[in-house]
Amino acid sequence: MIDLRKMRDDPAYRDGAIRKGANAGALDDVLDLEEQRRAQLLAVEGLRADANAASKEIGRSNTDERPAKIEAAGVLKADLGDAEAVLEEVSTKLADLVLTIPNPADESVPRGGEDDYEVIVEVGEQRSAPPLDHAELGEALGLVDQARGARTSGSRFAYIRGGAVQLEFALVQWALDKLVGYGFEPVVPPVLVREDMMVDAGFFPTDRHQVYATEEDEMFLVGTAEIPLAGLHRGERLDPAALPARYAGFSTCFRREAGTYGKDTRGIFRVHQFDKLEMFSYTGPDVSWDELELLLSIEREILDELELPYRVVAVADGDLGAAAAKKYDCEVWLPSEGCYREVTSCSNYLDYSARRLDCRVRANKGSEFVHTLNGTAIPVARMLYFSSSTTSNPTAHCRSPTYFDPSALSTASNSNKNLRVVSDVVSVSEQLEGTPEAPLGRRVPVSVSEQLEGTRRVPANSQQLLVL
RNA sequence: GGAGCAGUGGCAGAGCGGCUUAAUGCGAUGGUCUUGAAAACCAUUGUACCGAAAGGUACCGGGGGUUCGAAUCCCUCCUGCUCCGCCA
Repeated sequence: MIDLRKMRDDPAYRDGAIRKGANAGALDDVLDLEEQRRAQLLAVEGLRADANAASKEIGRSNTDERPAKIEAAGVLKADLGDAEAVLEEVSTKLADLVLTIPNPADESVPRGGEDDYEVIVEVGEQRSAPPLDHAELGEALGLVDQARGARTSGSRFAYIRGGAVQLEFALVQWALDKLVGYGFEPVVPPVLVREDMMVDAGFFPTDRHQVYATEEDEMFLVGTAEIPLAGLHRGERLDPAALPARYAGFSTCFRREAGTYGKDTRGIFRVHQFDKLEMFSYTGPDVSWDELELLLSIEREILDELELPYRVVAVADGDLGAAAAKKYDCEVWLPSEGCYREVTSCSNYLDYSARRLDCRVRANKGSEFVHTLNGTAIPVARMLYFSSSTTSNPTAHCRSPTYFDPSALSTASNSNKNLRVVSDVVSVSEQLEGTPEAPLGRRVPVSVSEQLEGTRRVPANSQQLLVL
């Protein structure tokens, strides 16, 4: 929700809203309605003061004086009722209109549409397409079972299986440890929320069509942990010493993906259900821009350590969501498509969301709205997708980051069978890269490469070693 | 799923439809006293909105209603607790 006072007084704020697509007429209507509302509020409160005084007077008077006074008070009450009705009408009109006004873009945000992003930095090598893409490999090796997923739940659902699951948990655990080191509190939030939570988090009514609803209970499945994390301090007044409050929320995310028919249908790039580790920060109003840079630096650190080639772009004003004043996208180079695709992003909402959530921080005099920010740490499905798609080695279709050092994992828990499987996943790719001491990884038997032969081109030397 | 009870300020806890701008206690803040502290005593003690200010309005879980007047009565929703049933 925008700041009406600022909208009236600060031309840059107003320009920012127009850059986000608000039309000038609507802004004028808002200011006009707000003017009307204030005038009417003054009238109503005056009448109410009179009515209160009259009632109090009745309480003080003798029984025989009362009937006349009660009648007089009844007249005041009628006037008050009329004035209140007008106020109510103006207020709802204003409230409805205000909710449609997006958060103004920050002045540093590039102008333009989807393609007018500004590239901030580019890291790593843009490799050429691998012989097999992620979907084929995942399916052939039994890591991603789309066919059975579809049979169970329909398109865009998959069973994630075997080593991919263990890689998921390893990724999440690794990233979670990192976030804890940055002062984030781990949270597993509710993923089924009430309608008012959806509204207050800013997802309803605009994105209602993207959300799964339950039939019996009027509950909604969240598309991101951002929603319940925004609810964590809803209606609260926070102690300044508690800020910044940082949360690392791990949750399953559900998205209807309405309007994306035929888009990204291969593999698990775009699915109805995936797990995600999400960062969410509440900060004081003066430090939120620093916090945005912190979130970005953490996202970059994750991509760096996963050794994924990526770039960071500042999203243009025309492509920002309604709530973001500024947003960075991190996009990983996807060899099979020959382009960058979004993997994580982070946004500063300033006080836009906090205003609707009524989340404030105590200040010297009274209180002020906090700022909220969010950023993706690990979108599991896409991380698996990219990790299995970025190798240059024709035989190593899928690689795991060197971070997941197999020896470290196996010493950490030698007896843990699950971890050992993950370490197998890693060690093969290391061996292919010529790491001399690396233990031998799991060899995928020839029968698998024969299966692959039927589906698509197979590298000449695939007989030697197909790797996960 | 069935039956019952409850929700009041930072916390605890009173509150008959009208001298409730919510008693009292604890806590917190300031002061007196003291070399310093404790104790005692005195005073202060919320938030939001409108307004230049004076002042006004709203807030006793949320929403609606009855009434000249609601923390108090009615409806509804939410939350918590107790008992019964069912399931792990």
